[in-house]
Amino acid sequence: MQFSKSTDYALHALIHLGLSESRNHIGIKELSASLGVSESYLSKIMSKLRQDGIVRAVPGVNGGYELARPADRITFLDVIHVIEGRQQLFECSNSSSRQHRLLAEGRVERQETERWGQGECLVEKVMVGAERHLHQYLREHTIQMVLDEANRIRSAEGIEK
Amino acid sequence: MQFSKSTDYALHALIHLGLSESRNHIGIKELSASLGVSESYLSKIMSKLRQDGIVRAVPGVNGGYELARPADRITFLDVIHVIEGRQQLFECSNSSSRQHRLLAEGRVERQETERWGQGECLVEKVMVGAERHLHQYLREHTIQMVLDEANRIRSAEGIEK
DNA sequence: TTTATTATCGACATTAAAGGTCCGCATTCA
DNA sequence: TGAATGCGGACCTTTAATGTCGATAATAAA
Ligand code: SF4
Ligand code: SF4
Repeated sequence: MQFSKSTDYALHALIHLGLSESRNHIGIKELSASLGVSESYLSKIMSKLRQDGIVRAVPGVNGGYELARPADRITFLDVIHVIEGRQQLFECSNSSSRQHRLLAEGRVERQETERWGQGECLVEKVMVGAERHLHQYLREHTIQMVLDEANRIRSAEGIEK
Repeated sequence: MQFSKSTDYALHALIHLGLSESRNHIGIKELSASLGVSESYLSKIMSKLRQDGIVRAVPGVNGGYELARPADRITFLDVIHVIEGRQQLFECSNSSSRQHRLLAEGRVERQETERWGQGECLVEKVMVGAERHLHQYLREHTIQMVLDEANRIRSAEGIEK
């Protein structure tokens, strides 16, 4: 139960783009050098981000990537959804077991088939709740927040010197 | 980013034990039949649960498993920690990258090495927060809650007939 | 004490997913 | 046009989850 490295890479790539807003396009070369990841692999991740409308890409000389929308409208949840997919935190794998019948059979016979059949069982109810909490938190945190923090540190550095 | 099947099995095994509190010991045979999982595999999971003090096991004739403490003191988080391990939701994999130096170098030079070096960076700060929320929720939900719900359904069934 | 029963543990096999590489193709723009 | 750049499919490697087998140890009942 851990986020993949790809998510790590994606977040850092977006942060890099965010910190380089002045220059218009950042090539995969610069990104991969900055993150320490191979160009081939990182480009796959960037492609996903592009397909989901998080970044824009332009090929050709002086091409590269840029954020497709302001950093304060790119949430951590957005990024995670793109990379990790939208699979549920918990997915029952034995809904045909003897035990399931014990726990769930009752309702099925009483017109609650729809709500129950859709995956609202005793265990999943807890897990879906957990997922909702997690997603809520991740939705409230954007790339911009990291950029602000980074800039704050940067300028503090500048003054000090 | 999903809980493993083992977690699923563990939760259901515990629920089965909880619903069978009257009888003292439940063998791996009954459990595996109820869940539809092989005895070999399930027994490994049960061993983990035993090592972490969630269940007790006694070998020999009429042996088997039982909950090591009341079901209302076994939280979902307990179970998940046993099965999934205690690895963080997010673990930075490129803390030696050029970008990291950009984002984090400043602080290291100002006696904040300890807090920072321990893994409190801009990105992780968000992720650790997310993890805390998730864990908080899972800590508040116990096996007993599922048992109660199941018993409520059961008795409603009984009255109906 | 003997014996049948049961959990335990290590070794191994299988499968699925993540991580990573390569190369030909399409697109842009100087 | 042609050099630079991103795109995407095929493929390989590594890692983790899942699953099986068999030998061993512990227990309680007879
Ligand atoms: S009760 Fe829920 S989690 Fe358990 S077997 Fe049924 S559907 Fe799956
Ligand atoms: S800023 Fe944090 S997440 Fe990013 S490279 Fe440094 S330690 Fe890792």
